[in-house]
Amino acid sequence: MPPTRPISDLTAHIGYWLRMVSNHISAAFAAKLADKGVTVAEWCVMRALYDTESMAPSHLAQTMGLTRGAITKLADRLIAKSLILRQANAQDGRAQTLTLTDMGRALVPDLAALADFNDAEFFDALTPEERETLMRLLKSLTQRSQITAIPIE
Amino acid sequence: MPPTRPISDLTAHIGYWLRMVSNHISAAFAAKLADKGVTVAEWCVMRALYDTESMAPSHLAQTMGLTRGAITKLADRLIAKSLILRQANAQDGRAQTLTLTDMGRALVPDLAALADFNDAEFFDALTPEERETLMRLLKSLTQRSQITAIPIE
DNA sequence: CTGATGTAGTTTCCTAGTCAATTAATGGAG
DNA sequence: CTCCATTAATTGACTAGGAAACTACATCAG
Repeated sequence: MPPTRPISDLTAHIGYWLRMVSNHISAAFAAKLADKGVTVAEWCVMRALYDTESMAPSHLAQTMGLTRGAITKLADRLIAKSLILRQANAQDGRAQTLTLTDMGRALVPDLAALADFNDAEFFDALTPEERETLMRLLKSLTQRSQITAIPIE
Repeated sequence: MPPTRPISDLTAHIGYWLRMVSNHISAAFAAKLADKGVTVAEWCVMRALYDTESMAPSHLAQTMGLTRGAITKLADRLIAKSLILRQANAQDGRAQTLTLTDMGRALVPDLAALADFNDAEFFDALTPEERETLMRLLKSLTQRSQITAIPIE
C-alpha cells in the first residue's frame, strides 16, 4: 500500500454536519408523510398549490428546482391519488394549470401539522436563542449564495 | 374552492433552510467531483477506505447509511473504474473486503482538496465565530438526535 | 400569410437508490 | 455429525429523479 498522506477529516467540514442533520430530519419527515401516503416532493407541490388558486407546471418546476419532466410525473402521481387536477389553459393551448382537489386541499393542514411537529421534534433540543441563531445563519448563507429552489429531498 | 385555513409557512421551519443550504452545497460538491468522474457516494467510500487497510461491504453499508444492495452496486462501479478492489476473505467464505487500488488511493487527496474548497467556498461567507457557532449547533443536534450515518446526498 | 424561433409539456432512456427474495457459508444446539 | 437459524453478499423488480429529444402551440419578422 502506498503511503497515506494525511488529509483533512470528513468531519472537519461544516457541510458534513449540515448534510447529516438535514438528511436525518428529511428522512423522519418522509416517514411521517408516508403514513399519509404522500412523498416529500408531493407535499411540496400541494403546499405550493394551497396558497394559489392554481399554478403552471413549469412555474412549479422552477420554484421546486426540478425539471419539467419530473413535474409531469409528479403531477401524474398526484392526479392518480385524486389530490390535484390538471386542466387545459383556455388562453394558451400549450399551457396547463394544476389545482388541488377538495380532497387534496383538505389534506394540506394535516400534512402541515406533521411538518410543524417534525421541525419541533428536532429543534426543541436547542434553546430558543440557539434556534434563532441557527435560522439566522442559514438564511444568511442562503442569501449570500443566491440559493432559490425550494428544497425537496 | 373550499376555504383555505391559514397554516404555517414553509419557511417558518428551520428544516426548510437546512435542506435548502445542504442541497445547494451538496450539488456544488457533486459538480466538482463529476469533473473527476466520481459521485459523492463513491467519494464517501473512497474516503472511508483511505483510513483503513480494507473494509467489509456490510460495515460500509452501516456507516454510510445505505443498504448492502446499494453497496454492492456502488462497489461494482468503483471496481469498473479501477478505483477499488473486491477480495475474498480467507477466514469467512461469505465475507469480502474492499480496498483502494493504488490509483484510487492516489486520487483521494485530490478529492479531499475539492471537499475542502467546496466547504470554504460557502462558509467563508460567515465570520469565524459564526462558523464555530454553526458547527457547534449542528454537532449538538447530531448528538441529541442519535444521528450516526455518514451523509451521502 | 408564412416560415423561423421559442415555449409548454411529455416521453424515452439512464442513473442510483430501496426492498425483498435468493444463494452460500457459518456456527451453535442437540 | 447434522440440522437450523443467522449472516454476507447479490439479484431483480421498482421508484424518483435528470438529460435530451420530441410534439404541439404561439409569436414575431418580413
